[in-house]
Amino acid sequence: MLTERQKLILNAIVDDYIRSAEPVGSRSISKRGDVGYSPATIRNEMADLEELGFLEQPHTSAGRIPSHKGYRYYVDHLEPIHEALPAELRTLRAFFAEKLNATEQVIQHAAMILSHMTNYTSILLGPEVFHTCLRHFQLLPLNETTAVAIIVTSTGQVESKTVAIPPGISVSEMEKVVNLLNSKLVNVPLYKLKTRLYRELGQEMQRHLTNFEEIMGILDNIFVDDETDQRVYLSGATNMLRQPEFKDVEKVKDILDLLEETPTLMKMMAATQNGSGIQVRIGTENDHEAFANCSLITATYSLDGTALGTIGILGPTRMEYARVMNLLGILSKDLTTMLSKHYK
Amino acid sequence: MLTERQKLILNAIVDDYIRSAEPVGSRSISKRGDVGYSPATIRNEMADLEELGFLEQPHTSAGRIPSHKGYRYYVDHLEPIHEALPAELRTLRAFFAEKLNATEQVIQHAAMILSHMTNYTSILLGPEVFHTCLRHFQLLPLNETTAVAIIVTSTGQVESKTVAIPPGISVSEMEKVVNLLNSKLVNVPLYKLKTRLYRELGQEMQRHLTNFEEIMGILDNIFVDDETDQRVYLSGATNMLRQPEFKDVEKVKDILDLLEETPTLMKMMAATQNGSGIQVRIGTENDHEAFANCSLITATYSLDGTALGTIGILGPTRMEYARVMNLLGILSKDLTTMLSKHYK
DNA sequence: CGTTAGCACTCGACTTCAATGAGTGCTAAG
DNA sequence: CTTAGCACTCATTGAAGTCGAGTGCTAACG
Repeated sequence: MLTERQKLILNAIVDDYIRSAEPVGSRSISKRGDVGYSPATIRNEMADLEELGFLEQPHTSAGRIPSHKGYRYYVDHLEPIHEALPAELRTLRAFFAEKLNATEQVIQHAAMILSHMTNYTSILLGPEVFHTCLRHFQLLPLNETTAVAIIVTSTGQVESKTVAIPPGISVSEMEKVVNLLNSKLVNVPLYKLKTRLYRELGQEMQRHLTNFEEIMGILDNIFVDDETDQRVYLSGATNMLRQPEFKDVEKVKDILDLLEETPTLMKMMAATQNGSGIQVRIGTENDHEAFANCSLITATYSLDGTALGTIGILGPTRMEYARVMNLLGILSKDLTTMLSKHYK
Repeated sequence: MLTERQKLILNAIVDDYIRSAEPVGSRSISKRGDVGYSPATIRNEMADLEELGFLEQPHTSAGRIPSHKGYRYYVDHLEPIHEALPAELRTLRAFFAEKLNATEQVIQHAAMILSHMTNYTSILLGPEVFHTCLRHFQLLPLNETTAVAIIVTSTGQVESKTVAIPPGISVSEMEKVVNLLNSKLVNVPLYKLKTRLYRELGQEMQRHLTNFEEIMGILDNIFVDDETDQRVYLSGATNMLRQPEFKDVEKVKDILDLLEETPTLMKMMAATQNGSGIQVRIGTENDHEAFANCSLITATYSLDGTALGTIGILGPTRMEYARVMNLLGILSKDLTTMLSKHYK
């Protein structure tokens, strides 16, 4: 579709623009070592590329900037880098060398590292509860009327919830329930817990328990699949302010607002989990008005072949695609291997 | 120190400035109903107030704005509002009517409500672990080499940590330890756990256990008082961008950067816990350069008389002090009563 | 003597205008 | 097909000028 020369020039323009954040002119392209043509020739090609929709002109006598289509082409034809820059690789690996505690902390830490390394905003969607199983269930009384329910998952995540205990339910009865659940529901995926509870345990429980209805009410409350089971970690949101395209407060406000809205963010990140590998969404490809001038690059990490979560980097459309994609690739692979090592 | 008329005028100026964010002139004060003097008279008083350090002039021919000293005077002489605006009160109370789950969620939710109602940034310092006790301790094996340690506190908070189990430690041995800890350490304040562990349990454990050293290493790891035990919840950080004084990105960047730095934030909030009641720190009274143009209003909430955490609202020095202080007062009281009701 | 009207003065904000220069499109020569 | 040359466009910059809000001072008023 594009001639070799056009590809070369388009590439040079995107590269330059990513670095400078300013419209790039024919002269500056010509001066770069890698394009050996005169400004005039380049101007002609630029005019063609604009007509084809790969470039845009902010105003008549300015240089060109890549359009969304231009970025898309650039990204799709990026030759993958296989060796990471040693320095970057070292930073990234050093992070894994640290003693790791809970999965949650590792992920939170990863988000921070990423945002620091890239100077963009990093978004991490935590371990996906839908693919994890119940490992252990417990109910600890706090006082006469309340108790803490604790759910430990196969990935080592711990979810807890305070519940009210209706009067008239004895401790021994509660123990019976807990034992029953632990013997029957361990290794059941979390999202199936509720159905299994009703279908398979309902009858048995009804036989053994006097306060069946009340207890089911409590359990129902505990196993409600609230969205907070998936967590979103955000880091470096203010890096957005460092980008010259957002020097005007008005332009960032909407973006930062959206970033504070956890549910939206989760939906956005979850949407990327269908595909595999590294995905790039440029400008309006993100279905949010506020992100029209942003690009989101995501990668998924997994455990035993099932997707666990998503790592994402949000930056201006003028993003260092090559570098970020490379970084994300490494990190997601490392996370995957690390998690699988950790959980046998 | 100040005459009645000076107080009246100072009050009017601060009020006006809070509303408009623009230097206020003598004419506009004169036109308000409550100050029945001509612009000239007010000008004279303003000149005096400036000499006394309560007002400032951005430049010769502009109106006056309050200085830090001016704000301080205004805040200190604010007559407390006792009845909240019905609408605000309703919003606030509606939040408590919702079914509450874990303490953590309530607090997080409170932060959100506050930032929405005020259009400022709210900062909440979560339940202070130093004043809470151990209620239950548990260790759940995940696989051969790792286990999850779970600490339930007297306030119903659940802290969990994944730890590595050195080979050669038997399950029965671990059970022995857990039982010992639960019988001896329940109701010990968290911050004393480690000392008690060494001083009082050391000998006994050494007698009963074969792998004493390894097990102490694990426990040491679990009871490490990492700062994350206290959590900071932030909401509406981007509200800062809504303030006209921060229309220039450069001015907000430092503030938002600081807000992302959890440890600093914790230190700042923790520092307010010495005093009681509602505290106001104006401009440079916060010990951070970045907050020179901000004010922080804080209140503490408690359980059984001991401070549990702190609620704070961060805004520009030109803040709606009266309203925010009132709101914080109500919320901290409500949180206190709610928590004490919840945990008997 | 406190209060107020009047007036000259100050100074930032905004407007206008011309100069500048980066970059383009087109044409014609190599 | 490539490139040099040139006229043209247009955002940006800075200087000059205007406008107006607000002040400080002085003098008059009750």
